[in-house]
Amino acid sequence: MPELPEVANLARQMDRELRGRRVAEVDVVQPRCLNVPPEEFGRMLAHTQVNRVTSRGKWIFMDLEPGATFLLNLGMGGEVLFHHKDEPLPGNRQSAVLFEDGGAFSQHFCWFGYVHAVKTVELASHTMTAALGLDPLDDGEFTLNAFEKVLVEKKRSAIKTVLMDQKNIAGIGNVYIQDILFAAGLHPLRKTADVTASERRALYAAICSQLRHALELGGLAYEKDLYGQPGRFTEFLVGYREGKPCPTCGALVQKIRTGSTASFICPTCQT
Amino acid sequence: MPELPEVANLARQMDRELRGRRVAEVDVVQPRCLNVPPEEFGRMLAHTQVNRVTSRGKWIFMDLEPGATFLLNLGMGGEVLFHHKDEPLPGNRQSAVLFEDGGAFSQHFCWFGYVHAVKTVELASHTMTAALGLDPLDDGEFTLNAFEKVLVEKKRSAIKTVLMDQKNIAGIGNVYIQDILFAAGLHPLRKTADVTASERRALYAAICSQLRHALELGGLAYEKDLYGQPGRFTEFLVGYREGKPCPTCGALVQKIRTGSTASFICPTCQT
DNA sequence: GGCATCAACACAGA
DNA sequence: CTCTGTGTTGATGC
Repeated sequence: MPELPEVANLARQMDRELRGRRVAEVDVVQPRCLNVPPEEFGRMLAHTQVNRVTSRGKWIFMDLEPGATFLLNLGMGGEVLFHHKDEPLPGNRQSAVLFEDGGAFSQHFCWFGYVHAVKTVELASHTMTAALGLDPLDDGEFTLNAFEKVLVEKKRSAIKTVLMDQKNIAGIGNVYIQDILFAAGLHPLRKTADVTASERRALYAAICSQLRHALELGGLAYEKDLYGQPGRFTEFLVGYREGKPCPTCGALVQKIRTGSTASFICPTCQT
Repeated sequence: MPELPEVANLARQMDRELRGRRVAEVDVVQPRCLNVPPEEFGRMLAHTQVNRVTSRGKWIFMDLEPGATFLLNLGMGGEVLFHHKDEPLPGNRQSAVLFEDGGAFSQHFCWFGYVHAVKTVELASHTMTAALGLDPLDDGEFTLNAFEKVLVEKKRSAIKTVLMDQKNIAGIGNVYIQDILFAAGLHPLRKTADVTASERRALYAAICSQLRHALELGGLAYEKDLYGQPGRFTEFLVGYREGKPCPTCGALVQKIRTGSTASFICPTCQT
């Protein structure tokens, strides 16, 4: 379940590793995760060259010359691995992209992911990525002002729902949301309209710092990067620490159901 | 708040009283309840002749030759009154239809109603009436079979919600629903999927008998018919009898909130 | 309390 | 615990 830090880290590694390489062919093992038939998918990508690799939220964008974009969403428990020339590809892959120089990368997910190809001129009509909300890593876009505007628009919903909706802010999933809400002192079911101005600022700061901190550490320790190496982010404040003491007050962390997702909260610090 | 019995009674009286009369002109006092501009409304109805007047659910249909249909929904607290030649029209009317022979009828509602005119060939595209569900007065249409089919389709909703949705069954409002549910022994919030076969039959019978009985009595005592006469239906079983004894077990009737509507129930007989 | 519209939520499916 | 589509509920306005 990679979220923004893992995905952004992968995209940066892919950008460094793959930029300039030419695609020889694509190897599609499971066509159902594509947006077009496998033949068309192959035609769109074959003999293109990697211009750059970026990310937005949980999506990776590989811009290819001339005029194609490769889009990747790792769904739950997905990974991308780089392979040097002559290294075997993992057998559990859904697909792989092979380069003319012999390098390759494969992608795999346990559950539901997307491997899409679109003409770059039609990127704006790719609904799954076109509707993505603010990018917390983009200082120019994710300002306190823009963030507060989202909160006003969605004031009727619970704050956790708002933050996890990719159309509002792109990249927060059920892992990082836990400590973000804790750091801001907010209960996940707090009505967004009832979040005070100082809480909004604390929340904004928590989103920025939590995600950036995890990105600096290369993401979660139980996720792998492009080279199969685990991240170094290990210490949650309350996330997935049911029954352990709150780092602030010592009360025991509770696991509760919030709508259809689970939340880990400190019952005294988060209201 | 006229529901099916009052509306059906009005339509029958209008059919007897107005059939064959020719419209001289329409008098629109409040244009906002029309579906077209007043001028067009007048043009569509002027010089037409009443063919027949019918009803479906809470809507009255006046079929006019050649090719127009006058549609009336009394909303909440509405009424239709007939006026003989030279009688004054009530000052609180939203509109009136004047006949060439000097007769007229006026309509009035306290809150939101609809006075629409459509070409009869376009009646099927009048969305508010085209989507109406089963007519409980139509034996050929409102069969036990058709009723149970609705309950299966809407099994996820509370039974009261299903019965009051005009798209399922046309004509039941928050007045008659009370005794219908009581007669079937059903709590308004019972999930439709959990209504047993014998309860479904009891409910079907309750709908038919309650509405027909009220219609035979000319509707509710606090509603007026085409001639300003009140109906003779006075005795609710539990409806609007908060704090009074249940006619079956003597327990006190409770008024509860069910979603956004109020319900009157016997706490022991309705489960 | 009538009806339409929209937003929010729940659930199933891929 | 990802993302979409469907259906149901709730708030609002006429």
